[in-house]
Amino acid sequence: MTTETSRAPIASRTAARRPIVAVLVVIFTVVDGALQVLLIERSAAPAEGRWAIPGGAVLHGETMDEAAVRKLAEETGVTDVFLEQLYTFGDLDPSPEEGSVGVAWFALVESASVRLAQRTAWRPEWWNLDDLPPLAFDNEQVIDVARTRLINKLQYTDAAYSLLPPQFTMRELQEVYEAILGRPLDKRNFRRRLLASDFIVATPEKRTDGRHRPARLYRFASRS
Amino acid sequence: MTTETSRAPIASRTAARRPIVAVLVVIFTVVDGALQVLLIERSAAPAEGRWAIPGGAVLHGETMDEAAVRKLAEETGVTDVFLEQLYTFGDLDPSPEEGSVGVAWFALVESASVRLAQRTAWRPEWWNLDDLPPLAFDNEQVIDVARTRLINKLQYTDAAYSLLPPQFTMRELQEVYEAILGRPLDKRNFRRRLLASDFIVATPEKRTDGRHRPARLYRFASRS
DNA sequence: GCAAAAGTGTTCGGCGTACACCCATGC
DNA sequence: GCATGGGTGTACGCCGAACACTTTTGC
Repeated sequence: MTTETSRAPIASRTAARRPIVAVLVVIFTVVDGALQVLLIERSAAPAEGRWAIPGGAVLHGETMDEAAVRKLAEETGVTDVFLEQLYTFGDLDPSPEEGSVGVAWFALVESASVRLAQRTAWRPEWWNLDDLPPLAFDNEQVIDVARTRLINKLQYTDAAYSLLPPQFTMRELQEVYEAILGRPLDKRNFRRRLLASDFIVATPEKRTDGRHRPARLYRFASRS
Repeated sequence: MTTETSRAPIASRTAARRPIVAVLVVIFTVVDGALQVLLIERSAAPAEGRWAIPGGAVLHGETMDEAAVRKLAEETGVTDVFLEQLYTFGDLDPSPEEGSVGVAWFALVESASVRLAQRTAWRPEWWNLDDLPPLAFDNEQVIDVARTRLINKLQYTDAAYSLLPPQFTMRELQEVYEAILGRPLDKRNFRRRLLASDFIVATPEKRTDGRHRPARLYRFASRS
């Protein structure tokens, strides 16, 4: 950053921390009406056997955004989804003498498009948000911030596009919203509000699946 | 962060960047109905002679929050004000070979309580937001993010408490809001909305200042 | 009494919420 | 024809926005 450092710009430099900078990616999906998060089982100390948010160091020649995109791709195989910076944690560190900074991001993925990395060590797995295993470090805190942000984002953005396939029914969309908000929504009000928002548009297509009236398919306007 | 790093946790560690982590503090105040930001004139390369957001390295034994509080106190003498993390920039760096990460914070201060650091080199000065000097690095971007966040915060929090003295008139409060939002507000609607919000409460006191009706003084409820 | 800022109420439109019935299809 | 989920309309309360006159003081 090389900005000034009050009285003694050079002197204070000697005391500057040179921590590892890591990115953490909180990856959410919605499956069967349940909000889930991707966690990795730690196969080595510290916190061996506990589960943690996927993350890793920012590499040389890489921006933080690129590191986040790479991490997401490594774990899920997906790119080009909702991914945005969340918060930077300075105190998640298991080894305080060295210092570390975790720049957390959060991502939304459609579960059908995900191919989880097939590892036995550092194994990734989806976990239901209201039934999490013991987490490493302060990862509960990070997930909590991410969840709050997600709920807010849903109110005024079309972030949900990233949780659904290109075409979907109103019911599927509503289930995603309900899973995230954690409460049931009124079908008529939901439909009216979403259509008025201009986030989604109707397609000419319908989908028949069962012995009942076929459902209109919609798509997100931003994904034309 | 010592989380896993995909296949080769140890190997990738060798390529990890060890950047300097700096905090930047975007310090806002409102003076005479104008939103201002505190900038520092750079007295050395890089970007000598340009103005920059106050900032500096996070020191050993210091959390990021503490570094932000310290920076704010060094420049303004104030503590115990609105201060919150904004965004982390990975690409503000003047020296890419070394790498640096800037964790930006933003603060709101009451101008009367500020005692600017008296330096001739790295001199701090208030600048009107719509009349900024040439800035170092990408500091315009940072200020822009901070301003947007401030506008949003104002809608649903009592953040303005930090821009006003303990007691103030409705007009003073409204001027702060107008300076930040950049547009005039209706006096009656403003009064009604703020009182309904429960952010502020009336005190028994009034202030007479001029040949007109004295104004009721209010205070923020959170600052009891 | 007059200049100057403080203080006060009502109307209207939009939006979120509550709520119940008909429609299209498969079997 | 009946079971199943898809699809639709109305009424109400709240909130933000627009808008003009009276009150209290100093001089």
